[in-house]
Amino acid sequence: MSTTTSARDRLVGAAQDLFAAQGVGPTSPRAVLAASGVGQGSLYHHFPTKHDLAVAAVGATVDDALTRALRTLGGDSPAVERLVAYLERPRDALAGCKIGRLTSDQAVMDDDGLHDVVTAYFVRLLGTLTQVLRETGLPDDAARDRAHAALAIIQGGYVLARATRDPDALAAAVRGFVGLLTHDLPNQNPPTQENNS
Amino acid sequence: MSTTTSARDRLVGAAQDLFAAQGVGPTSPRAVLAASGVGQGSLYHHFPTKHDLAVAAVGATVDDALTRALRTLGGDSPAVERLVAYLERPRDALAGCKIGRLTSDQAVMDDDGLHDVVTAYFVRLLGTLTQVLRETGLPDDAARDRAHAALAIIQGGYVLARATRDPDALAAAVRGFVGLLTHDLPNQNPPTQENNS
DNA sequence: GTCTATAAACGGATAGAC
DNA sequence: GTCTATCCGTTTATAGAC
Repeated sequence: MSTTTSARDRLVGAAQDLFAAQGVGPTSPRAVLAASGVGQGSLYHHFPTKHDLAVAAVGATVDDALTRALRTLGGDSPAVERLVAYLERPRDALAGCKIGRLTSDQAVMDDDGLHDVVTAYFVRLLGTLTQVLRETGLPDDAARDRAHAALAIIQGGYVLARATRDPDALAAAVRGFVGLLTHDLPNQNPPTQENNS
Repeated sequence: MSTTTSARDRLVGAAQDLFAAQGVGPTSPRAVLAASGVGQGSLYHHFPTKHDLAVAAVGATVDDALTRALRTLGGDSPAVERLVAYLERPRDALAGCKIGRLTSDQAVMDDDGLHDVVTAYFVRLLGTLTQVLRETGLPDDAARDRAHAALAIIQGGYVLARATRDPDALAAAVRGFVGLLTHDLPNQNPPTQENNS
């Protein structure tokens, strides 16, 4: 933890912000330069091509997101509670998922190295969700399908929110899904009182 | 219905194909020209700006998709059957939703006219799904939430399929959701008799 | 390691002949 | 209405001084 941030770190941070706001393809190295405040040559010293910068920035974003998700999905509370906590976590719906959005980013999908980083994020998350759902007593196949459904609710909720410009669209999708989920598994401690994020 | 296709129609068709394959932003007017086979001047005669071409092409794609969706969701069969038929319709998962993908397309989101076309598609679809779910006897709010969940499953399933490069990821999400849905409503055609759209 | 200056290609759009 | 030729800004990347 140095107080002075290296040119490299500032470049990665600026790239993360710009990628989140407008995607990888539409973000030019020049824009990253301007946002980071470093000089032209420094960028190409640390990251010879845009690909190299993108891998570093997307990788950092994936690490952050995965860390937070696994923390929510781990812990001692009942499996269904952890799943619902993950689903109901506060999210900036209108901004979209920083990582899910990259599946429509041609610059990412056309770059195997970048695509692999995105793939790893979702594979890991689906595996963890499947584990959590197996704890509820579901057979393997059903747990896997339901894990896909849960993650699709989040990703699709983001799409609906952005499409309709309605931040509540994601929350509505989650409510609809959690309603089915908890009605399907009515045995926990139903109307829970401790409902923080 | 002329056998010869007008330059305008060929331009719109080529734009629809390219937009579906790589998005609006990354598709240059020059690429549309090349794919359509018409000359430079013809494009700018019919569509003075890229915006004009995009509105025409995205509008045509939305019309097509809406027509097919409403046909599946209409009809005489029980509401739940129509909903499941919509969810399970064959889809090219790895290609992504031609319209949903546009919510990550900066060129679309930054263009109010284009964004409105995308918004209209989802608002219309959500409204229709809500109607169908109301036929199952659900109260208004619950029907609306469940409609959001259903559409999020499709849109999120596309995202998962593209992210993991697994065409079955969309199908898995649908299976997981339909499993919850049909278990929640084991009584197929109980309350309503007058179930038109 | 960091900077300024510049190159080569592509983007969107226009001019004007036919 | 359709065509060819061209303009100008931006993008990605390189060169070479400090």
